Amino acid sequence: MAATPRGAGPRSPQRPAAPLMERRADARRNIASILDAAVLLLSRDADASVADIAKAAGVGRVTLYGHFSTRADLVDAVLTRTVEQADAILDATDTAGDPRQALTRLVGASWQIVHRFRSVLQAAQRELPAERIRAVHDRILHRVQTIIDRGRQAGVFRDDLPEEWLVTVVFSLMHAAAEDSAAGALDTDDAARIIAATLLAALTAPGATVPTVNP
Amino acid sequence: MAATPRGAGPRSPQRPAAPLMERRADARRNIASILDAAVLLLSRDADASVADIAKAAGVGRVTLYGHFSTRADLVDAVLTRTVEQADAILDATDTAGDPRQALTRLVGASWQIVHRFRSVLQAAQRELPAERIRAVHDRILHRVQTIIDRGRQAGVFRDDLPEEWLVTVVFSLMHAAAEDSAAGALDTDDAARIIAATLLAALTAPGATVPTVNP
DNA sequence: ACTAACTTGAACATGTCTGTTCGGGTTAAA
DNA sequence: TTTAACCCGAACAGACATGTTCAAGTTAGT
Repeated sequence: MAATPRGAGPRSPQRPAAPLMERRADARRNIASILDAAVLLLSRDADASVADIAKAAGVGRVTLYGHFSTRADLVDAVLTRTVEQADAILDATDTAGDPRQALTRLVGASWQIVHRFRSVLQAAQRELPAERIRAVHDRILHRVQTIIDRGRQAGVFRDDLPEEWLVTVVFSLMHAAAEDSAAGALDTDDAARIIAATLLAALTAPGATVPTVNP
Repeated sequence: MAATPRGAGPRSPQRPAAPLMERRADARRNIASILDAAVLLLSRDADASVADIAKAAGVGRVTLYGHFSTRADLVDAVLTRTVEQADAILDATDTAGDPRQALTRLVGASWQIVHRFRSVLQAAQRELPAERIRAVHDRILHRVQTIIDRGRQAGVFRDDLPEEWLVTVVFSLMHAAAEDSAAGALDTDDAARIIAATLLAALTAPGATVPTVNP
């Protein structure tokens, strides 16, 4: 796919003073093609080979290695771009107001992404150090954490379990739902509601009454 | 590990002058060694090679292939044995009485196993068809399902979400906890309590009051 | 002693991946 | 036109994994 014509492309940002505009445009297009193809193939098979990815990108394997000097580099770039996209979407999500509703909205916005890129994350988990994955997810983790925090202070979320664990629960259920959905065991369109309903109950303090979900 | 001293001896240690029973006893012992070693290595690295497993078992690679004609065969055997062990433990767990307490007991009994064999399951998931894994887990899945069912009929568990999903939630949280625990983000000894507390809340019907956990 | 069951290391056949090198293109700027 | 930045396919190097074959043990039962 993609398949820019033959030949040339330009390059690096370090062409400052003397020369003029870079002919980098081609390279940029190729990089984009490669990342697109990588997402596509890794989504279907976390073990897709670099050769297959290059072919799918309509690019020579050598060219690919020119941009990503190792397979891990490539996977890292794919993960980073994906997470950034997700983060951008989440930026547009209102997380103010009632923490329970904020969480529900956040789940709604995240679900499509998690569902779609499930397998990419799997590939990353196999190939990249856990610490790196954590780092890439940092902003997103923090977002969830903030909501939970607010909910606890407002007394609507439970305070009797480690906050880290509650964050884990949120991510864990999202990914479990994605797996189930991919396996056909869960209705994709209904998943966000189901996840939110489960999470709200799970995060409610013992002794309190579980809120009903408003679809 | 294990490993009879290398020297020349193909056989195992001493064996009592047996009746006319076959000397398959050796083979059986080797199989056990192989499975033990496989569990050990796969627990540390889901990609451990057959050669490494044979070496760790103190057995020739050829011998291993004599018993498990393919890597998938071996992984399957490991998974099956592990699940059977887990099932045996669960058999000894009382699942009668209040479904909430039954679930709590079941989590308590399962936790150690899940925690310990986390990585083995990961290896299986990579190597075996999902359908096979499902089949192997059938009895265990059914056990959880039964408790949830009882809880719903008794009106203590929620009835507004698919039962399949609730089962997923149970397994998902157990495995998420195992990951966190392995990563040092969750106190292993406290995990069972935390999981149970989370699950009880998650399974409680909207409008009802979340039960407190009794440790 | 003979045999059958069981093991073994070595070596081979195959396959697949990653990463590199090489010689030869294409394009756009200078 | 020359040249720099970029691209290509082909082919190689090295690694490592899975299975198989082989010729040569070892041992317990008969």
